[in-house]
Amino acid sequence: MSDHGHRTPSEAETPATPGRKRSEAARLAILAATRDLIEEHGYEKLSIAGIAARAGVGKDTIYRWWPSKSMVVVDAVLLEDQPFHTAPLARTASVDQDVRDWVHTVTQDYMEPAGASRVRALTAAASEDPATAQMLYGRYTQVQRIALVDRLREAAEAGELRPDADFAAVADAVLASLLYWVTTRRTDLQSGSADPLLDVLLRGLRP
Amino acid sequence: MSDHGHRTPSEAETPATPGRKRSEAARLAILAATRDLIEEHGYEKLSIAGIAARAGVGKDTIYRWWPSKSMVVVDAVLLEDQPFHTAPLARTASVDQDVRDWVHTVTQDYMEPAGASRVRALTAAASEDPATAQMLYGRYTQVQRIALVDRLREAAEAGELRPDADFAAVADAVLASLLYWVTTRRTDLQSGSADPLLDVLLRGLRP
Amino acid sequence: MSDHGHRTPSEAETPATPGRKRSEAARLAILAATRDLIEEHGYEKLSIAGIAARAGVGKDTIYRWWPSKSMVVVDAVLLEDQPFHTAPLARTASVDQDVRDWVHTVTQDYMEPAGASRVRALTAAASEDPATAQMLYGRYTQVQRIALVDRLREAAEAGELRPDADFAAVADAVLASLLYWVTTRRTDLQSGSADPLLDVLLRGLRP
Amino acid sequence: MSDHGHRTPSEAETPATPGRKRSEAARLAILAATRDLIEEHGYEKLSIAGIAARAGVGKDTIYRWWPSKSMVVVDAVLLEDQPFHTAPLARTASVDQDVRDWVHTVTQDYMEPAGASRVRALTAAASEDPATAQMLYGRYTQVQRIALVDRLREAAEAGELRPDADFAAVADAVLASLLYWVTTRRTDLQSGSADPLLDVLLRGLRP
DNA sequence: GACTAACCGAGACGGTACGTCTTGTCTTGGG
DNA sequence: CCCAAGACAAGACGTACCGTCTCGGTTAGTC
Repeated sequence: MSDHGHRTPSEAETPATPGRKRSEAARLAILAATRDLIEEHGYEKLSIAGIAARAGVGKDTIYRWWPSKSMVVVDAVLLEDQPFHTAPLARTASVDQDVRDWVHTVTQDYMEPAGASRVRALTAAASEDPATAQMLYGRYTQVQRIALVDRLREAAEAGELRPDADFAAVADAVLASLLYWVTTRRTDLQSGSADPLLDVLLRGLRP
Repeated sequence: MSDHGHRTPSEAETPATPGRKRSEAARLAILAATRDLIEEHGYEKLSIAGIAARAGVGKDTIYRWWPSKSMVVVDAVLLEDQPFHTAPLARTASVDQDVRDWVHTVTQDYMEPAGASRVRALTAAASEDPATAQMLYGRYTQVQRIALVDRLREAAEAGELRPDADFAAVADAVLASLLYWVTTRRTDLQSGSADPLLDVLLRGLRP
Repeated sequence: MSDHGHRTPSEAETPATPGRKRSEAARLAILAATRDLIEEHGYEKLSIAGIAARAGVGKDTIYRWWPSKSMVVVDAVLLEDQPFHTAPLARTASVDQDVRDWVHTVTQDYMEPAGASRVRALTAAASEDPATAQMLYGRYTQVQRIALVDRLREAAEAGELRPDADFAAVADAVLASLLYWVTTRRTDLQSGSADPLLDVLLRGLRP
Repeated sequence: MSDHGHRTPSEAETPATPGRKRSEAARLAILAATRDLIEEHGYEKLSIAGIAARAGVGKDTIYRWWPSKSMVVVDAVLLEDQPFHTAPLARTASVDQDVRDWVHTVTQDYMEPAGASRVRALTAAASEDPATAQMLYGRYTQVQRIALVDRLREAAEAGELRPDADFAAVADAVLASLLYWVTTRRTDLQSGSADPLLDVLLRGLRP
């Protein structure tokens, strides 16, 4: 929805700012160029100079609004329309089915080449500096984690699952497994790849 | 035990190789310098030129034997005496206890600063190119995975666990969770951090 | 007077050139550093990296504006205030005396250590690639050659010299002899060293 | 006839030299490879490593017998069967004709591509270090100079030329002009190119 | 309607690291 | 002792980016 920038926008209290406004066209061109270059050549060959050239933009316009290449990548990937599935889980009668359905959807995101290269780009960006990692996990992974934990906790309250289990650890295990499979380039990833793990976890969560 | 090099020596059949032999001293100096620099400044600031200078070695001597910086890092970390715990699990009466003990040991590896920075270096190296990832997961993660899977499978054969569970998926979930916690710099990692997850998994594996 | 660069600026018609202007300070620092290093260590030990370090300049700034080390040297030497004597010959009554005086001056340029090392640097640079040689002989040797030929031709028109002689060949013989003596490091060069040759040549030119 | 080497061979008095004798095959292969590479790629792209590879010889075998690349080049060029014309001048009745004929022959050496590239290689080698220059001019240029000077002096003794002229300066002027034309890559060099200069010089030498 | 500040494109700047090449030395094993 | 092979330390090569810094030129407000 909103990118962050390192110039604190301070939202609604700017008293009087003369001067030209930030160019929305430039911002969008930069993010689009970044996405294109990631898909074409991968994160490792990405350079600020390359993004600027592709976007038809000066390098300073990037440096003015983002503190590092990895932050540009975070914005570029996460500000896409539907980069990854972050919706809450369904609430049908069966927690088992809701969890499986949701994990299938997330897995499918990671299966298609574009999704996989996006995940790998984010992983590489996060491994470059802690600040990016913080930003990334706060804005994406954490959202998924909470979606999953919330549904499990609801089920526990409804008596479907043991109430004393550590749902956060379970959610981490599921999401970490998917990330692990994608980053190690396991090629046989399918929408049901996490099912055997879910079998064990859900059985272990039963009262 | 043995590093790989990209010049395949074709093992035992080279009849007569003229020329000066590879300098063991140089090889060790390079690996030691790499380890030192990773601990001092992190993987991101590592450079071939820096390694060469620190090791008192020409750059060509590195390029002659390793195809990329990431491969040097893999060798440097994994050829240490005891970089990480890769021993098989104990075989006491209780599979639960054996698994917990082993995971505690691995977790402790990742807890100390040196271990954490090694893991992060390996992760960053692996995310740079697929070949390194292949090498890394073949020589390290795979070893741990097999150690864990073997113990679980034995327990299943002994009737302690359900025989139809996917032990590989379970092992991946444990190891991936640890990696995830380390790379996201979760600071509160403790030797028992994986216990809540193990509770659920082991309960789910019971017959 | 003006250095050349390999980016043809197309002189006076560039309508609008965006971007930061070329730094005159950097240009001068590079040329000064080049001159200093030639005098200190000779042309053979000259390196682009060394010039850049001495001038406090990035290597790219050199590569951006000059195509090769030898071209830098040509500019560095020839853009000095008074690198060598290139003025026209005097026009007194006696062509003999005018030629002798002028040759004495040129010889003196080559006698002092700085002049000799400059000549040797130019010679070495010219022997490295044809383009540099072309540039060098067009901008320096040719100027001297014309100065000498012009005076001889005037004398011929005044009836002092045979009109059918090849003055260019005579000028070449004088200048080539001087270059030859300098580059072969004949140590006994004196301002009158060319006089015996001039005796023969001028006598041969008389009507 | 004999190359020089930097290990003084001390000729006939070696009391008892154990060990393998110097390989004549290696020496010839090195010189031939050097000549080939000069003709193919020019002096500037010549490297010791390249010569060794082409000659099927170890680099040390070159370093053991020659102190520098330029010395190898001097030997390689000058030890050819007929690299350049160094014979004495003819002694017919006319010194004019003898000089012209001899200069024509020398000029023709320099006209053919192989000869020109040899001259340029020698010039470049000589400009690299004084020792090579010394060696080169002692073994080649000096020979030609003396040949020319001797014929002129004989003519002076026979009363054909002024006895008080500086024949050495005249010889230098002729040879230096030729070198100058070749190294500046004057393309229109012909066997009679020096004739206009000789006209003036010989007229100036007449009693 | 001019001022004026901030933004924009372009691109030069001082640097750092890259991966390759060459130099001259050293080591190995065979002749 | 010589030789072919080739590893070694050193360091220059020319390229690619980094993040910073001018340049004009272009928008917006505010006087």
